Amino acid sequence: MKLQLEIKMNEALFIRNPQSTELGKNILKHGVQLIYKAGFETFTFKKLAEDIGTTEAGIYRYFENKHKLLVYLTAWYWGWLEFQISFHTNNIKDPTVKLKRIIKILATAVEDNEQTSYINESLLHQIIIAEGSKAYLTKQVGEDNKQQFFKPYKDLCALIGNFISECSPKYKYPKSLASTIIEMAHFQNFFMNNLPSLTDFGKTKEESEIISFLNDLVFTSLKKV
Amino acid sequence: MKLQLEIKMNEALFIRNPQSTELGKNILKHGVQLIYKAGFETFTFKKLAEDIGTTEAGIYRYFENKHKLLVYLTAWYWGWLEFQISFHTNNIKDPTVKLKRIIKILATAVEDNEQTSYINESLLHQIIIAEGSKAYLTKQVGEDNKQQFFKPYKDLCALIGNFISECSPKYKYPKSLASTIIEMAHFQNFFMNNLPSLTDFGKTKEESEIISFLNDLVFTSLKKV
DNA sequence: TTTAAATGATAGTAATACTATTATAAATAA
DNA sequence: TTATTTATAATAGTATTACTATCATTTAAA
Repeated sequence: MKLQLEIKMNEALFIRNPQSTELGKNILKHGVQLIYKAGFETFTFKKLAEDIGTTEAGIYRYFENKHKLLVYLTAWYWGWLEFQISFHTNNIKDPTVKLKRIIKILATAVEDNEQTSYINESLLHQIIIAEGSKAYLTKQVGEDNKQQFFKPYKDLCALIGNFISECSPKYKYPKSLASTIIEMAHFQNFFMNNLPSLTDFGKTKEESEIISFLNDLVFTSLKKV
Repeated sequence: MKLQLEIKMNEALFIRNPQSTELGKNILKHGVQLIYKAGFETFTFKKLAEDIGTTEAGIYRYFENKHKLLVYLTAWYWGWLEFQISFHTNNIKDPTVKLKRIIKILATAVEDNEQTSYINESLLHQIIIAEGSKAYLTKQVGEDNKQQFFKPYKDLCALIGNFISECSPKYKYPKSLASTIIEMAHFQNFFMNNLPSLTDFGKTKEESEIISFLNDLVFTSLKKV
């Protein structure tokens, strides 16, 4: 059985639903590959069109511009990650164990799950690390937010915040701690690989150390150490 | 006495030293204003030239491109901030008190210090919050790093990391904790103002709450609470 | 089999991101 | 003071980016 996971996306993110056609899926697939390879700044729809073997105009039928595509991909990622988290923490009762598992998922490079979809989650994970914050660090963040483009991110943050509160009902900053560990799972990874002196993991470059750091950060904050 | 603070900048960041001429200073001054107002993506040298009353080509004589200008401004900011920190924590012996003071400086919107220089530090602080990470979240981060463009940031991080170690010699992640509080001082501010549900400060929008959060984060981690 | 939906092919425009050249004004050194 | 360097202004031009529009053709659904 080949189970195709289709994440329901905010309709305002695209002009034509890319998940519904061949070209659309190719845009997502090659889009991920090219953004990963070229970086978001030098990524253009023209290059993407060449990669796919279609025309620029063809891509514009799906996405208004490359910013929308990036927001789409990040939203997809956070939706997918929330699914991963629900799936892998489903049967866990103890909120401490649950939180630990979540931190591990957040900070672990995913292996690509070829059959899951046309999106290479492993590359997308790398894109989120290096480009993810560019989705909201813009002048249009207010409008984009009004259109609910960041809902998947906010939902995930709320979910983690709730587990934090379950762990330590008196802790005063569950949401900020949640957004901190989400962001730091990625930033510490980027720093470790690119600006290693900003971290304590420059020598080994081991994800497991980021996980230890985040666990320490969270569980001392929650006084559960 | 009018004391003009000139921060020594990495020569590879510019073509002609902007601090040495009138036009150069105008590029910095109006550059900060325009990036603040328009956002880095929509900011162009053409618009900047119009604002200043010079030509595009004139600006290119100082900076190779807008990315270099951004990196220049962020480097300037971190250099300036390290000076602020040294200045305001100079006579403090207790590393705990010192760290608290640093966190406050990191998370506090600076008032513009008109006489200090042609750069409006208050606007620049806002730019760093919204655009700062774009200076290193690029494909060229490795090369830029080789050219020492991020040295002021890394120096500041090392400085804070050292105070953390002074506070708690056994703590295992001083550098990562330092980069975490630097980044979070800015990200929590951005979230509070733009994506408030990612924080616990959405209601009040008070910087003081970010400071409390960061203090709690640091001093529980260092078990000094 | 008809019809609609999706794609391909081509063209064109405005803005961006530069580079080059030449003239002129202002500051500095001889 | 003149000579000369340095900074700036004025103008022009190119390649690429970021789109929009139109029409023909293929593919898929009714």
